[in-house]
Amino acid sequence: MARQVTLKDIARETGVHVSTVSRALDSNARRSISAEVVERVETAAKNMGYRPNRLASGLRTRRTMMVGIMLPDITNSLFPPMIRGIESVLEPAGYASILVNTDNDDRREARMLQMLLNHGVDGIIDAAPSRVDPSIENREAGDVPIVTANRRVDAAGVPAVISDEASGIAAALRHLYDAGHRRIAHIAGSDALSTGVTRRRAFEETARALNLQLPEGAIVSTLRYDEGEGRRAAEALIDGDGVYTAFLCANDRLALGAIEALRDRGLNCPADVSVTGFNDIPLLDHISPGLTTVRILKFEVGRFAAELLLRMMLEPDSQVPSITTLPVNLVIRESVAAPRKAARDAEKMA
Amino acid sequence: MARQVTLKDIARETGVHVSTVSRALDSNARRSISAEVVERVETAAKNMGYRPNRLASGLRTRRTMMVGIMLPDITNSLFPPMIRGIESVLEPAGYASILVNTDNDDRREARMLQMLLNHGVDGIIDAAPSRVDPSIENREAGDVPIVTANRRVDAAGVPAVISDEASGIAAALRHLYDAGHRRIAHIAGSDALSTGVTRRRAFEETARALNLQLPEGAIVSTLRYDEGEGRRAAEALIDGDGVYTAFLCANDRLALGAIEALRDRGLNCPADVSVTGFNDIPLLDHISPGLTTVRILKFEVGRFAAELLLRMMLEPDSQVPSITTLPVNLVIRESVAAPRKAARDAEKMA
DNA sequence: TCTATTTGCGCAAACGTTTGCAGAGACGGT
DNA sequence: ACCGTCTCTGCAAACGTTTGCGCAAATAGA
Repeated sequence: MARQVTLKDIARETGVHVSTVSRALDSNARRSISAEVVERVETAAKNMGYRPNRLASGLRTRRTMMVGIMLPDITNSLFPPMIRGIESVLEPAGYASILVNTDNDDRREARMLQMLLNHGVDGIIDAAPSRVDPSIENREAGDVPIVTANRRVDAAGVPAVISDEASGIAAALRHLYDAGHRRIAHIAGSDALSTGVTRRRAFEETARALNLQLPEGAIVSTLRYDEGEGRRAAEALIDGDGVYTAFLCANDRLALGAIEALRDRGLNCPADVSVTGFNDIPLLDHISPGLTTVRILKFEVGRFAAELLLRMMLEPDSQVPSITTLPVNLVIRESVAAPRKAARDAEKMA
Repeated sequence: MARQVTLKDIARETGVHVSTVSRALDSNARRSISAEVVERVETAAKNMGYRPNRLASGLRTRRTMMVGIMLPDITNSLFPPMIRGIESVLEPAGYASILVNTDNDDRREARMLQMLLNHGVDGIIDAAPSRVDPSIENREAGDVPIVTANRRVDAAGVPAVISDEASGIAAALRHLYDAGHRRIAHIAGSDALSTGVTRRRAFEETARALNLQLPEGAIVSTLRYDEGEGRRAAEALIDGDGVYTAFLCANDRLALGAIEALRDRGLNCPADVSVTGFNDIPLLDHISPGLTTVRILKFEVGRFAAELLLRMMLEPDSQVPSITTLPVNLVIRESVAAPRKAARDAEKMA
């Protein structure tokens, strides 16, 4: 249809100067304008269908009311609820979100970061950082605030909101222990990711506390949090020397892959080997067997990250917590059972 | 860190005019600049860490290299793969995506549309339109191209890329028929959505072609595509007068809800009643029973929609297909079985 | 009534680009 | 040697806002 209607058009229409129109439409500056003019300008704006041009105002004010959200992979159903949490605070505050996938590729992440900055985002929520992430740490973003969500970078200085992964893993491991398992393997996430190492460490420490022995090969690392890697790791475990009665997986998708592998090998979960996951992504209650997992507060992770970012954007000098940790809880379904007697006997022999 | 470095800075550094710098950095205009200057400018730009300010360029050129994506709900796992498809074409072309959820609320959709326009998006992919959608139809977007994905609006003039829902429903229904079912109910989507009515119509027509009788109440409408509504509809069906041996659902989430309802009522799927879905969202192969459903090409829907939009943005006067329909295929899992003998006998009585 | 203050508005610059136009010099053709 | 053409670069305006400053009129204070 017609060209954009601008402040100038309204100015012409109402017979006042464009700067006056601008002020009349700005709830802050409005107080220095007579009520009568404000009224006239507002109705004119409405009638003419005025829509502010955020490009222009952004150019002038250096604020675009846009934030960037970086995800490893939006297809991972862990993230959509987080996004909802983010938007639940950012949208009421007037911000739009531009979304990018990094595919866990550092180079890509760097490129995407550049792109977000080019577009002038006011802040960034990064749910896809590697533990050491030069583009984030080096403050390439200039003074654009960044917070990480769900993961964190090793270096200090980038606020993060994450989950209490250590106690989640501990709870899962204890649950397996309590069910009678003594030979438990860990399918770990990538060492390049904070979630990968903190979960692995938590596994090791809890195992030690429980006096579990961790034979060589009881922990197998994966490169990505996906079903294929989970399957691969599980196969390695099944075919390896050790005999395990349970797989504690660093993530639900790994667990799903592990269960597939078991099935393919003619093994039953949980009868032959118990499996646990992490995150509690949607639909896990419908699958068979229902996956016992650690539920994280996905929505809240997003919400808190956004609130943090909002504060950083609005009051650049305010202090914010460097790490905020959200609670988790174990949700017990059907993928954990007592180990088979044979296995238990083997335990006793050892 | 330091302030943005601008063309002006590079100009000062290299001793040429800012307009020359601009041209030297623009692969089109570059040919009118001497190689030597281009070289100098480029290295200076690199060294100084120049990043183009898209706000400023967008203001001047009226192109922001951003597109808007409107979804009903990103939490619905149907959409992330579509988004991937969209980005697979838009990102290489240099576009960033700003994403909004409409929650299937028309007012919200209108607001979000405004917001996208305020931000100056070059085009919009709307995966959340209602059948009659004033904000879309009225071309409020001015000359910003819009295409709908997965759904369409009734009115002509808005290009859509959708799936061949009619044959998908037909295939599902025939599959049930071939398994021996004769008393089949349909849990339908919202009448306000193109997917809701075209699937319901396809159900009715195929049923007629198969000489199935559709008693009063055999089709129950839902308001939203979610598990809760599916459960509600299934309960109505179970508690109603008719006795059905199969539920053909307009969508996977409805089907999931229906299966829950059956389970709650002590009924088994598929032994007591068979169920089919639509879309084939992820993880459906892991659930129990594996849901027989109609697979749509989610990624491709996104990809084609983006390609269409790209064409419209690049060549505003080019003709584009008003509807492009992608093929579907039935994926058979475990949620359909032959009806119980008792039911079959009841059939014969009738 | 005269000065001091406040109120309401206009002026113009600025944000960082892009681009039509024009001018200067180089160069080739006659 | 002259003219025309081409190549390269600079100039300045424009995109639509916001905002510091200043001016005039209105108001208050004495």
